[in-house]
Amino acid sequence: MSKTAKFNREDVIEKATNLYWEKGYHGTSMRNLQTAIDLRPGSIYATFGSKDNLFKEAIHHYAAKTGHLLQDCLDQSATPLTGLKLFIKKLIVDNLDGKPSCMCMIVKSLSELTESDNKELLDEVKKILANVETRLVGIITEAMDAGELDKNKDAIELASYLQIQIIGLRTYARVNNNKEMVNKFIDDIFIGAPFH
Amino acid sequence: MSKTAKFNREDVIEKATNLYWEKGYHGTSMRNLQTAIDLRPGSIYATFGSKDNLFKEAIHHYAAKTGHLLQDCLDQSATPLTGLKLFIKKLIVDNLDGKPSCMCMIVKSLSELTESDNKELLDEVKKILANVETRLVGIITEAMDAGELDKNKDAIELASYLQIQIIGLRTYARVNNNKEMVNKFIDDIFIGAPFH
DNA sequence: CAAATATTTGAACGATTGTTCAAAATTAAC
DNA sequence: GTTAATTTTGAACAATCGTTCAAATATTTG
Repeated sequence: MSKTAKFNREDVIEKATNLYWEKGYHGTSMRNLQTAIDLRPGSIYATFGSKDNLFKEAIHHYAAKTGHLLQDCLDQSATPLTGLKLFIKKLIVDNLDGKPSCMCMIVKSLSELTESDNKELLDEVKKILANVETRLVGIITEAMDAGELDKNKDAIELASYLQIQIIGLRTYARVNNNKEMVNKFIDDIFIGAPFH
Repeated sequence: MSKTAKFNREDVIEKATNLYWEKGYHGTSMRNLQTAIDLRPGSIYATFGSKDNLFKEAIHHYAAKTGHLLQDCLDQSATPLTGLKLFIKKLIVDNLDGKPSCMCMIVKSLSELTESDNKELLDEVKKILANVETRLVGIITEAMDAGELDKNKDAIELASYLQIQIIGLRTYARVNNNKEMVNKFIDDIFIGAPFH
């Protein structure tokens, strides 16, 4: 009765995500995207509607992928905290080379989007970061219940602390791309002031 | 014999810096700058040459200003480490509201510029960050010589650690703008793992 | 005031931006 | 193989991009 789309939606989003991740929202033009995902404007706009909406799908794809990595690390670890540490090492060390950026795509977006010019996308980014925090609080609470962590600690404060460390490390790695150094600082995170 | 320029060069750079700081390099158009600094394109190009060069002057202006804040904090403090801590508090807490961004302009630039599209500006940004690290190493070494810090510590590692904390905190503050929390984390920095 | 030397102005340039849409091509069902 | 439905194509749109430059304006000096 009709024609079916030739391209794979997931593949397209993955490629778009990688380009946005590398160049950022403003640094990526629709023509950059067209060549990267090998689709003509008509197909892109019929499928995704606008540059903004494609970006929105991209950051959610990125967030979901990172969420799955976290879950995998937790599943294959004996305790919540060891799973968390494994996640951070995989997240940072494995992203030092070969990826669109060693920096977090959500943080890059938080950095370049403004309240005045990109309110909708910025709110989306903040929502994602809030979800990350909620997820971290959950894991930390599990660690407390499992006796892995002092129950008198403030779970929200520890989650904030973890986010600050991950953001700082991944950003600093862009200028000092050193596996050894990164690994050392990750080990230090769980010995640091808020944790002990 | 001739006409002298009506505008003040420093004022113009200050205004351009604030706009670039808020919107980023790609997010700021020359027309945005024209209205912000109230100059016509001819005057801007006669004075600064290009958008890229104006941005270069802006990040150097920002870096110099921040460097002066650091020096002021050191001058009015009894020891290197207390001066450093005062600097970090002023840098972060005083920038939470009313400024173009609570984030570091150099970090924002590091985040949005790419090797492929903005190599020259990116190199300039990296140079500035290298200078910051050198400055921090110097202060840390002074603290060691003054007996304020264990001489067996690695000054470079501590400088990296400080940069990671400052970057992480200022970035996280964009999503959780909380003076109390920020102050608490700054106090923790100097009790943290690498320092003790 | 006149002459010389700047600066200031803003219209305009070609290139690129995000986006649209009619025509061409393709597929599935009968 | 024809029909009906959908996708793919790419030329083209108005808007905006960074930038140029000749004309108008202003200031300083003699």
